Amino acid sequence: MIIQRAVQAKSLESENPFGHRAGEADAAAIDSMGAPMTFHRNAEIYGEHEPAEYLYKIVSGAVRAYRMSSDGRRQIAAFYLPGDVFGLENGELHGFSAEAITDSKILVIKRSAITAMAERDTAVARELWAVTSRELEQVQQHLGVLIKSAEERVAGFLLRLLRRVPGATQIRLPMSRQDMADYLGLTIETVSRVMTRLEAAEAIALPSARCVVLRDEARLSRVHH
Amino acid sequence: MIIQRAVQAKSLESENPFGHRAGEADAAAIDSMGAPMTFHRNAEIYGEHEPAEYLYKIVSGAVRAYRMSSDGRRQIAAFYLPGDVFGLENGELHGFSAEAITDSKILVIKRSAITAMAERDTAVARELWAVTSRELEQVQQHLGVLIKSAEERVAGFLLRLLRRVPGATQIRLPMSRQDMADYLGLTIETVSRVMTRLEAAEAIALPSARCVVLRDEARLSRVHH
DNA sequence: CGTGCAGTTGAGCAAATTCAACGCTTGTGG
DNA sequence: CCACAAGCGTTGAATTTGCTCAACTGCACG
Repeated sequence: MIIQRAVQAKSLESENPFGHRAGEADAAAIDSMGAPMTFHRNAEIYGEHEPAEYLYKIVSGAVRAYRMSSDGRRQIAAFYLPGDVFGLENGELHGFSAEAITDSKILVIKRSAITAMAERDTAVARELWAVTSRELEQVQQHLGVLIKSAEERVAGFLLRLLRRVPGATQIRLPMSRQDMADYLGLTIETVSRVMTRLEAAEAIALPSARCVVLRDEARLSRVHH
Repeated sequence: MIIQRAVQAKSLESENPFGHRAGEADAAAIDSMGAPMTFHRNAEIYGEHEPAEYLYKIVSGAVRAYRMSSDGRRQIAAFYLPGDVFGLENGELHGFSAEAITDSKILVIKRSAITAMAERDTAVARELWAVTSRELEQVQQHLGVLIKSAEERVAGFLLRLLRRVPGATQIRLPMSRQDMADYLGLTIETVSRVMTRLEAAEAIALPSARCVVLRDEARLSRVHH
């Protein structure tokens, strides 16, 4: 367990630029049954191999799901943003650890309550299936990015983030360069270099390290190939 | 549509070393309702963006699911082996193309029939969810492999294949080096070099290109890290 | 006996990593 | 208020890794 303090993260939360995931039916059962909880920056939400007793839905903030390999490298499998549901496993145990990236407000629901409902209400069952299915789609997108060059990975990552908020022209990255690197299978140095290169190419602007302004979507897409 | 001939693939099918996926409840509804069909080597089963009307379960043979990027590179997202179910999408369209790698016998079921059943029978609904959930798990495993070095990718790939048949000491690879490369995000040359290196290190033996004998699992795991 | 396909091997090159130094910002303690 | 340490990000130089291009092998088929 990590001891954390709510230092300078408060402003980040309220400025969070990510909207509710678009184009999907709302998870009504989860919304109505969830108990809101607050997790501070870097707080562990659950650990790998722990029993998967709860389901989570982000109201505000951001979460990373990751796994450590034996030699100490970290693989971030997914970032979750407001509207996303996570923590749903097929087995009884979590396959990943989850941590809050910034101070986050998260709905927490007992898994057994949801699965019990799903046995009687086919709408809830469909909802559960849709959550897993959407997550599968996300991970497959991620796969597509990982086989490419460093520039394509970073460009693809930024585009996917930007497209979560239709029409958005800038985003505040909740995650560090190290988080991005562990997600993209690169080093922090490479991520940093590519970001500066993208700025030099006038595809994006970087008023600060955590703030990305989209300057030329077509050019960013072209880098992404 | 590709015109294909059943050339020298007949022997491969009967020798297929992969068993039914272990540790999972059998997909009874799919098994009983499926119509068996034969797909020849390199035959397209469905194409990207086509309506997802059917669900598939492999009886014998092997299938690749892939996507082409705009510059002509191919990303293989998954290999399916006997016992695997594929073709289930959340949207109305397929996100990938699927082709038979070798001549394959495959059960084909109307998606609408299954989803209709799921509305009344919660066991079928759970089964559908389990299929998606298992696929998610597979893709997450794949993710873990893609962030690593070439040696780790190939070693991890071989280990995952070998572990599908508990206690198996050798496998006949249904896929070409190009398929492996497109799955692992490497070039054929690199795959080939790593295989020879693993043989030189006495982790595996290669009586022929498509036949891999496990000689030292511990050593192969160590390469995998 | 040649042709074609799949796989291997080698040499040179490009890309990403490693190691190291440096800059900026923020918080802490004198 | 200033000095300084810590965390995060950037930049540079050397090294390693995997890719590209090319030749070559083995095998199946006609």
